[in-house]
Amino acid sequence: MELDRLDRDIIGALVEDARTTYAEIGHRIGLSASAVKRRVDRLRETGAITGFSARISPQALGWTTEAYVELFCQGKTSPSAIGIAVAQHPEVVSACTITGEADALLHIRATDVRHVERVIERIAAEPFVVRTKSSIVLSRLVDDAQRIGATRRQDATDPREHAIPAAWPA
Amino acid sequence: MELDRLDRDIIGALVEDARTTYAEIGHRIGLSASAVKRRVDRLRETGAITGFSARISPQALGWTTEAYVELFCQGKTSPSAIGIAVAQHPEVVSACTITGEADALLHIRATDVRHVERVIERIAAEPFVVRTKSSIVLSRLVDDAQRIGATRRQDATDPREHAIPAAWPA
DNA sequence: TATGAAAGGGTCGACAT
DNA sequence: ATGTCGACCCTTTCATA
Repeated sequence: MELDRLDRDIIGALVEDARTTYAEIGHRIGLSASAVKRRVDRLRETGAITGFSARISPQALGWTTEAYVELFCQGKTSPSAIGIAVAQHPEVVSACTITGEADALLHIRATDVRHVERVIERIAAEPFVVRTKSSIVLSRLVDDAQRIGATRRQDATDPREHAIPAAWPA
Repeated sequence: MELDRLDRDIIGALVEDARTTYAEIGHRIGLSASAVKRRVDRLRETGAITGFSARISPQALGWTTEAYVELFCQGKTSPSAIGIAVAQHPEVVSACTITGEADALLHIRATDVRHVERVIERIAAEPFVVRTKSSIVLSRLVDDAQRIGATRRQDATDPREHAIPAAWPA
């Protein structure tokens, strides 16, 4: 699919504040509210926008501890098997298979270090897990959710280096 | 601060869909729209809710490649110095200092592998960086943004193991 | 702190360009 | 694909219990 400048501006506005009215966005970019709504509907249908969500502060809700856990699995463990297993645990907020020595990398959020320990124990108990290697997060420097606004490199000339680039051939 | 069941239900509803109307939320939990709005305003003031954002699909926008990069820094490099440096790069969506051999772990999103390479080169050029160790993501198994709805362990008895727990003494 | 009423504004569909 | 219009619903504020 093809994204023009208007689409990217609309996405940028909604990423910054998902409750911005269509009228307000339209006013900024020179479109009517209806036209903006139509584009947003299309962006949702095509999957560019997957939904709208409140940004919450895990710390304010008691989730003060995070860790990254490398998973070393048995030879013939499939990625989907790992995914199904780790997705059982709500503390696992992110997981992927990676290149390198480890097979997978998990990002865990928990209420305290003991909670982290319990979750790692549970995951290590999965039959396909050979061993784990954990790193506790000491201090967060950059947070996905807080990156709102840092959407564009000032000095980028290559359109691929924009945070919300036009669609690019895969 | 103290969160009661109503607050947690409101947060849950807004995390699932940030554009849910106050009237709709109130209908679900047995409160008037006005009462819900007051609670949301309070949750924003206290920092539990930091804002509302559109969930976007990086892939649909051309960001098809991600990597994790471990940073090994010179002896006396402060966390904030690392943070300031890596935050310059919009491709760095997440960064933190961690326990273990490496000093920091970065999560990078880019449009392709060559783009990842360029970003790592730029970061490695920072004076305090001694060396880097990168892992390219092969397949994503669990995504923060997609975890919406997996907010609660079915079998959890400990209130700390709920995704949106009541406030817990630090 | 919750509710209810009134005013203002947004959304969303239909129709025309 | 965009703009205009109109009905309906929501938000917001204020007064009240």
